[in-house]
Amino acid sequence: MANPSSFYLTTPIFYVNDAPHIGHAYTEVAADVLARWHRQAGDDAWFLTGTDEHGQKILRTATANGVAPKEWADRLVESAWKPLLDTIDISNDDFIRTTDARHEEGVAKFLQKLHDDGHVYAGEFEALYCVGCEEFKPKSEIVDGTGEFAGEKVCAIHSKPLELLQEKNYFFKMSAFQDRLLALYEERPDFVQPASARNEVIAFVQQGLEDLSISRTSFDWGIPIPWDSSHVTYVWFDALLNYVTAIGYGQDDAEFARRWPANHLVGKDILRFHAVIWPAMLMAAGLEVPNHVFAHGWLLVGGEKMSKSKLTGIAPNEITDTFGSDAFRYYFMRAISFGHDGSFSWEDLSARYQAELANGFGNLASRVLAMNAKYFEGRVPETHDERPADAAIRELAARAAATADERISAFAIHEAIAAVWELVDALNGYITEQEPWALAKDPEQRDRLSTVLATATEGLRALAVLLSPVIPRATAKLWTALGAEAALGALADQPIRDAGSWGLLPAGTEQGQLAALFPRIETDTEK
RNA sequence: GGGGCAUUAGCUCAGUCGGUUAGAGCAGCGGACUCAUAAUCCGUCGGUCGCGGGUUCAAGUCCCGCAUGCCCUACCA
Repeated sequence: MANPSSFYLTTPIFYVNDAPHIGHAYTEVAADVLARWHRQAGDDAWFLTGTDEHGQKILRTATANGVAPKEWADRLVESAWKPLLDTIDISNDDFIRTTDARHEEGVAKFLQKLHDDGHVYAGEFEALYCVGCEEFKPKSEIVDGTGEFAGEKVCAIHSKPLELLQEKNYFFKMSAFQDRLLALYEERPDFVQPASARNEVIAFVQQGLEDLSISRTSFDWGIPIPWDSSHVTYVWFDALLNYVTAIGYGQDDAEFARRWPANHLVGKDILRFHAVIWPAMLMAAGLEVPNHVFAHGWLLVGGEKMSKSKLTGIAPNEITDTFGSDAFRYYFMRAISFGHDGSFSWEDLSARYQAELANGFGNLASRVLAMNAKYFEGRVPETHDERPADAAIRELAARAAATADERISAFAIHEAIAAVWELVDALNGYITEQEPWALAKDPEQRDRLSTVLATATEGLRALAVLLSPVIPRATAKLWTALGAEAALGALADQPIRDAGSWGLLPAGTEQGQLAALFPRIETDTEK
């Protein structure tokens, strides 16, 4: 059993041949927010991401570019994928590549165990083969022929008839796990989330599972089957195992015991691999199944799933260059109900940036720090008698922190942010109602002025901590300007479950200047 | 063919176990205020809950049918 406070989170590994777009970045940001939150909550968090580098397509593009497949993958990892993580400030603890020795060795051990325990057998794989493509075609690339080939199945690329060929393959007896999988979904309703995803998975498994072909002989860019080196491992079987090989499966039992089982964040398109095949593999190997498999939705652009071919694919740096990484992170986490599809538009991004980040949060920080500077020589004011309006802010902060923590644990990132944002809005309202600028004109009201600004400052301190997993750059700047860095230590070390406690930032703490956290962006942002 | 999800205000979305007058943000309109990034705050306008049936004292919510869109149906976040 893993340590009860262990929180091991994974993303799908990037297929290196893809071009990074905001969909990849979306998954990473969601995982990163969860990981940062759990880290600051004191959990034993571990956040893994990486790349999937085997398979025929990669071999082919590498060959076309005149390099060995490993060299091709190296290039893409360094030029595309690691830079993507930097662009959006991803704080992953590890980065696994399916070409890492630790992975290849772990896959071999896992396969050997399944083979030794009788879960694998040699069989005949029969499928439609395209001579033009020189490969077996998945159903998605098979279409009905027209004209002279009417009535036949043809290749979607070559429009030529396919041949029914057989290949010797090794098979995993996945069908044997059908009942155990159904029992799992029944006993642990939150194993697959959200509920819509669970429904699909259950319906699929109830239709009956086939055994899974797990080896190929038609190309050699993959992990050799340990007992038969003429076969390489099927790429999905290989790829899924990254989640265990990265934490010491078969190599470091203590580390593995500390981390496993995982929480998997996946796109809904690859839900089946994670919610059906993967738990079946783990059951066969005698390992625990994951804690949760959470499927998020798609980003829709103009009502359609984005894609390169429809020219709706957007590179993350197109957004971050103008709005910054914090705005990217905030926008996708706040505007989209996590687990559902969500619409992206430049207009909506721009509007939320302006209304919520610049006018809401950024301006709140500016006005409070400006008044502390103006009326209290740039120091945190003292709290005197607390009035109901002040108590309401203090209570809201505690409630927002508790709600957000609970919502994060349920993967409802958007709801967690909404709960915290209530404090942003309440503080803006509080300041307007209390009119500290009017209090400042009356020396008799000095204590009241001090209390109001102390309350607002403490609210900013709570916001900086609660929002740091989402907008780490802006909150770090605010943290420094508040003087909290010197008084309380690094922002990333602040316990997030105590963020709603009150009076943490000592009166008298010296504060600094704060440049606009989210500067206004002039109007040519519409694209 | 089989299956999942969605359809609620101009836009993006909430709406729990069926229960009072269907909510929020943005946009629009009117006002207040000046500490602040022309910002903030208050008020206000705005809905045939996709369509048609049914169950019920009561339906956005449950059931049946239909329409439209997205997705899965064994290698794209």
